[in-house]
Amino acid sequence: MKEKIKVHLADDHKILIEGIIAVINTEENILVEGYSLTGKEVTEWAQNSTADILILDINMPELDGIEVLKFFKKKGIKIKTIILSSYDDVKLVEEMLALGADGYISKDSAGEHIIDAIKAVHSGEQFFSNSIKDELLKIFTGKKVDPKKRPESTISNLLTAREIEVLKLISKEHSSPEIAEILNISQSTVDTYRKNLLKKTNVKNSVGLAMYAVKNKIV
Amino acid sequence: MKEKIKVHLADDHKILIEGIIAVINTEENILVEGYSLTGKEVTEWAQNSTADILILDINMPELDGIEVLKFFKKKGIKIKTIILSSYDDVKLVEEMLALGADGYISKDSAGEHIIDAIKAVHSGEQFFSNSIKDELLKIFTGKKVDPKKRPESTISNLLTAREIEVLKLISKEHSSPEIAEILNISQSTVDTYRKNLLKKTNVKNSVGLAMYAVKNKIV
DNA sequence: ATTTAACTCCCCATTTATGGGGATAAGAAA
DNA sequence: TTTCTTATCCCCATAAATGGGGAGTTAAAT
Repeated sequence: MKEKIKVHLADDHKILIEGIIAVINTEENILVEGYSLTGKEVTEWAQNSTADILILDINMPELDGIEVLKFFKKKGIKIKTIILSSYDDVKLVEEMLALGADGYISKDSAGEHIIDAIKAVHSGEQFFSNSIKDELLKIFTGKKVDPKKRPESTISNLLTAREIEVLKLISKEHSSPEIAEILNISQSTVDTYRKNLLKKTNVKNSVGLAMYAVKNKIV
Repeated sequence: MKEKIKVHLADDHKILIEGIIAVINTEENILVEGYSLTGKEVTEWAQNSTADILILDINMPELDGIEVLKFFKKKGIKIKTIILSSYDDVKLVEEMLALGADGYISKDSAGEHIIDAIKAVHSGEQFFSNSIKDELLKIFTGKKVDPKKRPESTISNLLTAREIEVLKLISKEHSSPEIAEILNISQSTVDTYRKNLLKKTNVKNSVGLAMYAVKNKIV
């Protein structure tokens, strides 16, 4: 009998955690070594971990999955990571891969897929949900993206701190004059930020900015 | 030994379903009779069900939890229902209760809470997560709402079909001229809808409308 | 038959937002 | 040191959104 694969879970929903543990426990060769309920817990745990694989939810309050991966990269922490996501967002997949994730499974998939993913990633392969593969296929056949020169685009290195502040206020239904007063800057400046935000996020108008903020969990 | 409590699950995430099954299986007196992965499946199942309790996710594509409950009400189907939600939105709780839900638990809570909730609801009580109770307390102490005359305010009876169409297009970053062209009506008409939408939803601007649409799952 | 709700259109005026350009000071990075 | 980024501000012009008013048609409900 070989050593068991040691897995750590990170998700803010305890029910899901317990569920995954129950599912994984049906498999002899895999052991859930522990879990974290917030991004911060994950980073703390990671400093001193002996687990083989981390299963990481991207939707967590405060420090989300993206930030966690960025933290790993910065600190040079190397843990094989499988992303667990509730929606199949290809942009996210690309971002995750750029940040060093080894697999990406959707919460829609059956529990056995988690086990397959763990085994695959543990043996050095990458693993993706079928739904993700389909989405990727669409992109790569339609767009012909060169994966080597795919730009590393994270929200927080795309937008500056000030831009994010403005974006938040826009999403709270504030007008430019209002934002100017709140931030104690001139309206011209706010307008400049609006222009930059529109360019950087590639949306058409304020509504698009608000939606962008929602998608990227800025609000 | 008494009869087991028969439970049906409804959630679009299979992993969560399997997890809850695993958790519930630790309890002798409760049996998961089956599950549904979409709102439509739930309504079909409900027509011919012998289950005691339905555990219903509100976040489902197409037909969501709210719509499912509305369907039950319309058809006179009486199934004890526990709402399973990923965020503690009090407005939703109120709406759910008005629609006849018997319990409301957050996915943040531990698995044992599901079991507690099932037992409580089965014996005729209502059950709420602590986080929800806290939120409710805030509302009721701050606002002094009379639960009897709480108006039944559902989006779909607040906004007209045409207004919802316009709202959707606004949320997709379309301008009034564009919407006018898409719907084949004059821009004046679109502007009228915008005004009515702002009044009815009580938000400040288009961003507010988009956020309203997100919150109410119109987009 | 009369009321009501939904959908449609228009006028007016003001405020915001968008889009182009340029510019400066502070600080970090190369 | 020089370059780049960030944050700040301005001018100009046009497009879009907001806020007030009124008004006609159709279809459903009372």
